[in-house]
Amino acid sequence: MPEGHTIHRLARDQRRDLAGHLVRASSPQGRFAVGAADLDGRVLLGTEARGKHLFHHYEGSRLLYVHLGLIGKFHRDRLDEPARLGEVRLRLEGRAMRWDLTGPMRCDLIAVTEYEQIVSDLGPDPLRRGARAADFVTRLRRKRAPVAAALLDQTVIAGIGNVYRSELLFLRGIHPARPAATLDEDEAHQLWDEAVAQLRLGLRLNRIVTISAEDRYGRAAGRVPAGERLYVYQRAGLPCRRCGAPIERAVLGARKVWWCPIDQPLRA
DNA sequence: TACATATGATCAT
DNA sequence: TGATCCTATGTAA
Repeated sequence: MPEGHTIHRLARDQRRDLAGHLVRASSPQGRFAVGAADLDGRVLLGTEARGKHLFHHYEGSRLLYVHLGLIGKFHRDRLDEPARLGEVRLRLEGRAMRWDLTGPMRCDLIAVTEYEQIVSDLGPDPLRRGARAADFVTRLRRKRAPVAAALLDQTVIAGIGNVYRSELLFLRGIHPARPAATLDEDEAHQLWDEAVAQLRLGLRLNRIVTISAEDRYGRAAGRVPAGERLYVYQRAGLPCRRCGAPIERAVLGARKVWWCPIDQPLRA
């Protein structure tokens, strides 16, 4: 479930579990055997999330880079629980917890130059302190592409994925096919503010819940049942939770996008 | 058992 | 735009 909130949550949780101590590293599946052997026995100094990119800084200037991609996943278990079966590319064990990584798009030791390149290619990250809304507004409004495609462009905003792009556009009442350049400054700023609020909530809950307080009938956000957490994502043909109109679906930016035809009119 | 699908991104055409 | 990579899961056959 990797959008930006997931990666920031992983950075935080792994820092708490593993940082400041010697870490045992291995690659049960074998495809990261050399890198894991290099890391094994080193102290984790810190972790860092940048959009969907995760970094671990180890002593000896070792830099671990993980990008989960579509299907990558970290599994967290206690050391006294049995190790999970499956294709574990990287296993990290601290004093009490074990983190198993499966299916990542990238899992590599990288040079600082590559790290700097990755970071400098990213747009502002709404979960990062000091990220500038104005930076996002400028980058977004330069794009001629549909706003739904621009939101998946990590050089425009770092950390948005296919769920949040549909949900954010619904929340701001913006039709996904509108060219990004047609958004006025207020609309773009509000889209940024919505992204900050929603990703912060997702980080806290460790899951995506965009439905507003008034639409969840007093239930706490963390208690919203699965299937009632989102407004439009994967709800094609189902009634809009606000107005009842059937949710529509199309492919934009090579991915499916969902929207409400009434609450997100095409006109500006 | 096979296939489709998935919250991602890159590369070839 | 389509093929490709990584893995797990749910549904169909």
